[in-house]
Amino acid sequence: MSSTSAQRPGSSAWWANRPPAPIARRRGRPPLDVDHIVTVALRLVDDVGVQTFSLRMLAEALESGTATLYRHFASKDELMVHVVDRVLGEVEVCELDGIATWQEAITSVAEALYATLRRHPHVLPLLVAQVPVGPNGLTHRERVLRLLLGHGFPVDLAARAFTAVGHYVIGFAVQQLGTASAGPDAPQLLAFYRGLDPVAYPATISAAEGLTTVPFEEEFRFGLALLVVGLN
Amino acid sequence: MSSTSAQRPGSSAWWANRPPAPIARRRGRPPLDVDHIVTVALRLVDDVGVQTFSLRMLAEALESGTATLYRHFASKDELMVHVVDRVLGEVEVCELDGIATWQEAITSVAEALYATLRRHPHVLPLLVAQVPVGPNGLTHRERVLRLLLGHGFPVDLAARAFTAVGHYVIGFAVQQLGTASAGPDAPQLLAFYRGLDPVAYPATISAAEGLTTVPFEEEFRFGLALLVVGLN
DNA sequence: ACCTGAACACCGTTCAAGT
DNA sequence: ACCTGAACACCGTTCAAGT
Repeated sequence: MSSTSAQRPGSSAWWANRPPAPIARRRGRPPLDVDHIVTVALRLVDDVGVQTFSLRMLAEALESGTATLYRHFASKDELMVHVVDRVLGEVEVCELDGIATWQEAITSVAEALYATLRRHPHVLPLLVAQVPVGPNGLTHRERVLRLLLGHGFPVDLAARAFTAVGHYVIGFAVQQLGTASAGPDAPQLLAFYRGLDPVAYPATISAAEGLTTVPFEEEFRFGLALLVVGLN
Repeated sequence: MSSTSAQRPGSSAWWANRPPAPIARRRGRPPLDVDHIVTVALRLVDDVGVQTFSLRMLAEALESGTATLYRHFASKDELMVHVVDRVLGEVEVCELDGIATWQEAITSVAEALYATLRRHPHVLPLLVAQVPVGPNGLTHRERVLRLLLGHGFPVDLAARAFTAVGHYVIGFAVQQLGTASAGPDAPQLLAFYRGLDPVAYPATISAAEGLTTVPFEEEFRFGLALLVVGLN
């Protein structure tokens, strides 16, 4: 019915429907399929992080070789697009129609997305560099836009609101949670701020605690509430 | 006076003041120093992107070898921290005291930061994964916090507001601009949305234009205004 | 016809050997 | 004492050779 070719735009990096699943003939071992590869890849990324994850590591976990992976994915980037969409598929979608106001509904969706991202902090660096156009990303986008349009938002305003809130959630999450493994932790950063030259950095020192020790969820909700209130 | 050791916290990845500049003896060639290395590194990252940039490429541009770079930086990550801080040093700081309201002042600072990030889209992926604690990052933070405290914000609220706005600017920029080189461009994405199944994705299709063709600056300002209005 | 070992052209990092 | 060529242990990707 709908133009299928438009769903597979030029670059295979967006969302490529690969050709028919290859005949698996791996003696004794479970057959490789895209779902299983993505499952294991996500688990590895969650465990060791994007930096350490490699196709060799993935191939070993699958008892296969790196060349075999290229029969299912055109590149590592394309595999990562699938991993991101798998994570987006974990967002718990509650029934939006049953929620009184659109403010509550959009807040609920944003917090559900945030909660999922918190469970996969190592995936966040992958999410910021792409517009998620996998099936789950599309579904999420459609649901939120439908909600806003259904409450009388003009299309332009709905699109802008979706972009603002969506970028806020993902951008905030990657900056707040993406540093979890790499950079300094909160106590170290607090000590760093407190040890600064009090003549040059009095404001930073006085605000040091608020900059470092606010619970993640509360810090996130503060800015989200500002956005939602502003949309009124 | 102030505790210098606290300004060089444990991990050298934050902001390491390297030992005295090494004696340069590179026959005929200009001496290597940190400033020059960072200048050339930034130019290369701007030109070819983070993915393509490599220490070998940098060493060649400096007419040196990769091993020599390690006499100035402990790792590639540490070099990148300097590159990020160099970019933050380009933010044009206007006189905040002369601005009527704190709303105008914080909007002005956020837009100055955004304008700088637009000139260095390839640096953005480096910025999201670290809390910027280089000299320029510290100065920026101090200026904004001082502004808010000076207008009577309680320290906790000032810290939360700084985090919300700062994360919004950087998070938005990386998602809006960081895909410039990699992913699909706006016309491609528009065509993709329009080609979706109209039964499954009616809201996305109707909002397709607003999701893809809003000018960057306007899209950014929309969400920023929501945040600032909400802070009232 | 399908799979994959082995190679290719890289990478960040290190250190023994040079000057 | 300072510098760096060359190596080390990787990486993503490819393809000719296997089954």
